[in-house]
Amino acid sequence: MNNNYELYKVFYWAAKTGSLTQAAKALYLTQPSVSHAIKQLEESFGITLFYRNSKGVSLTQEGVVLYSYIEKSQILISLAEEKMAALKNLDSGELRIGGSDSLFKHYLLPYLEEFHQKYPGIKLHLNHGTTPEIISFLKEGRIDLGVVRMPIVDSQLEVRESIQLQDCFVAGARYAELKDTVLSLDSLLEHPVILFSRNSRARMAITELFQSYGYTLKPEIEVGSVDLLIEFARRGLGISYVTREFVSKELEEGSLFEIHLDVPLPPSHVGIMIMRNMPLTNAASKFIELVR
Amino acid sequence: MNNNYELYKVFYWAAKTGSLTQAAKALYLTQPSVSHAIKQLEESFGITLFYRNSKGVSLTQEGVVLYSYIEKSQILISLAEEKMAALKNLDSGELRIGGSDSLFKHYLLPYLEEFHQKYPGIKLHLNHGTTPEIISFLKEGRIDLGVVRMPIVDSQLEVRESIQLQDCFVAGARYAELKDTVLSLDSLLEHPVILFSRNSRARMAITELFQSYGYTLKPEIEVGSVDLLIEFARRGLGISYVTREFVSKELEEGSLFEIHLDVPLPPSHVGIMIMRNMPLTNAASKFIELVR
DNA sequence: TGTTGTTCATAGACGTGGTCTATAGCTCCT
DNA sequence: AGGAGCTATAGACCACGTCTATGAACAACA
Repeated sequence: MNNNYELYKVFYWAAKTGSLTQAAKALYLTQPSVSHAIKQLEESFGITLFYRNSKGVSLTQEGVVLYSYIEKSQILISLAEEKMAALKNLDSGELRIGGSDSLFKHYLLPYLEEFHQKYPGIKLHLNHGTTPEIISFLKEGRIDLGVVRMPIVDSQLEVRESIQLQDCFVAGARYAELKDTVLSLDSLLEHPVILFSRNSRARMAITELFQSYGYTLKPEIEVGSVDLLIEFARRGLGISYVTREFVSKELEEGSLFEIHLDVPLPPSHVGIMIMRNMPLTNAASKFIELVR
Repeated sequence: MNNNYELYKVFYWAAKTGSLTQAAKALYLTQPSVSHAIKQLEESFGITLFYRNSKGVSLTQEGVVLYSYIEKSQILISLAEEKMAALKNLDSGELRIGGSDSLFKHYLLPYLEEFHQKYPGIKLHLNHGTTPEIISFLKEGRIDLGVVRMPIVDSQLEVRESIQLQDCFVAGARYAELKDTVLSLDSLLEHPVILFSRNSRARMAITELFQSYGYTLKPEIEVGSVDLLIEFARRGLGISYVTREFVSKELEEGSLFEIHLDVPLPPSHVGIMIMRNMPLTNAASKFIELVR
């Protein structure tokens, strides 16, 4: 017994409709094809499955037994096909993104909103972590894509730059006297500096910059989140090094102002990172398309 | 989406083994065929189902979803195929027979025993009833075959004679004086006669016989079962009209003796009755073969 | 009792598509 | 560098699934 499973589909419809002719219509086949298929199935089992009469067909005892299994099987396949169609047109599924809190909040949020509105059936899973954590999530297959600061050098990954950000120093009213001046690096160091506590890419970049000019950047305060970085600067606890785009609201309303330096600060690039040579889910590729 | 269900079988094995090569072996195909099949499935859904790597394949997120349905479906089909094989070689199934109590007990019992011993997996359903009841059971499909007294005239039925029986009058010790005599019909009527109460074929036949000779056979006692017919005769309540083969034990041990008449009594034929032009279950045809 | 309209079964022809072989490309391991 | 896995691709072939045409059986109905 090594049947073509296609025969079960024919059997299912013949049993369900009680008519080979009807089954043929349902399957877009001709009646002789169905007749032939049923005969094949019967011969393969050595068991008669249907009584044939002039009004159609009806299941024999054994046919009923077979049907009890095949019906469930066919229904599962139908459900599977419906599910796949739903996944295909993004009525269903999930999208798992890795990134830092601040990037989610200040960069991805509008895209996530738009995506969720457009495809409400897709469940969003946001995993935050540091860049190395995100990379390992990706390699373990726990997320579909990661959003991190560039550069990333990893031959297993494919990274596309998505937006360029500019980090800068900002301060609040307490340092108003610095507002319209241009500071040198060493004069900046006369004031307390607030940096992100974790070894972020941005912190490494600015530390290196100071070093390349022969200075050492030692923060007065280290904080664990971008929000605190902003809040501390507003309250006048020091000068924070933040991403300009993430404080645009505060800059506009004047609760923070940017401190201009006499040297250019390095730009920072955000990249969308996926596994190289691994197929993306439809949801993931749609999301990336949206962000670009 | 109008897939060949055969593709799901390939998908199932590829997912299960995590290798197209292994799946190919399991399905007695070549690896390129499996590769091609999976590709077809993926294209039909517009969804990538597997990650390919140098050690084999693994399911994508969507592939896992599909597998959760298809696995169950395939297992059901396997169970169905096993079940059909069991039905085929009579390891499983049921045999539904209609007939009278007395035929079951005195005629079919040894065959039923033998059949049950040979095929212990087949459930036996014995439905007793009168001949018309048995016929309607058969037409309703509630039994596979009926065992009844002939003749049966019904174009929908096919009846095969299986054994010839002889009805006769028997009496117990009380009527010992009749033992070695030959009675005429009218002298028999001088004694109380015990008949089967229901309008059985045997009763009709003997009544007609008396009528054809100008006598009227009126039973002194009517009883509802063949066992009672025998028991009443043994206790000397009268002369019972029974099937000789059903009282062979009593005749041998001498608790009953046959009354010889000067006219021949009509023989009675037992037939096995099935629906004409309806396929039999394997169990039913095996049983009929056994009885013949 | 023939007629008509169903049903399923059978025969034979056709052509698609599933399967094969051969080969390439890739990764990992020795 | 070579070998041993794995999957992908290309191209050829032929089996088999599907078709059309027809037959046979049966039911309903005039």
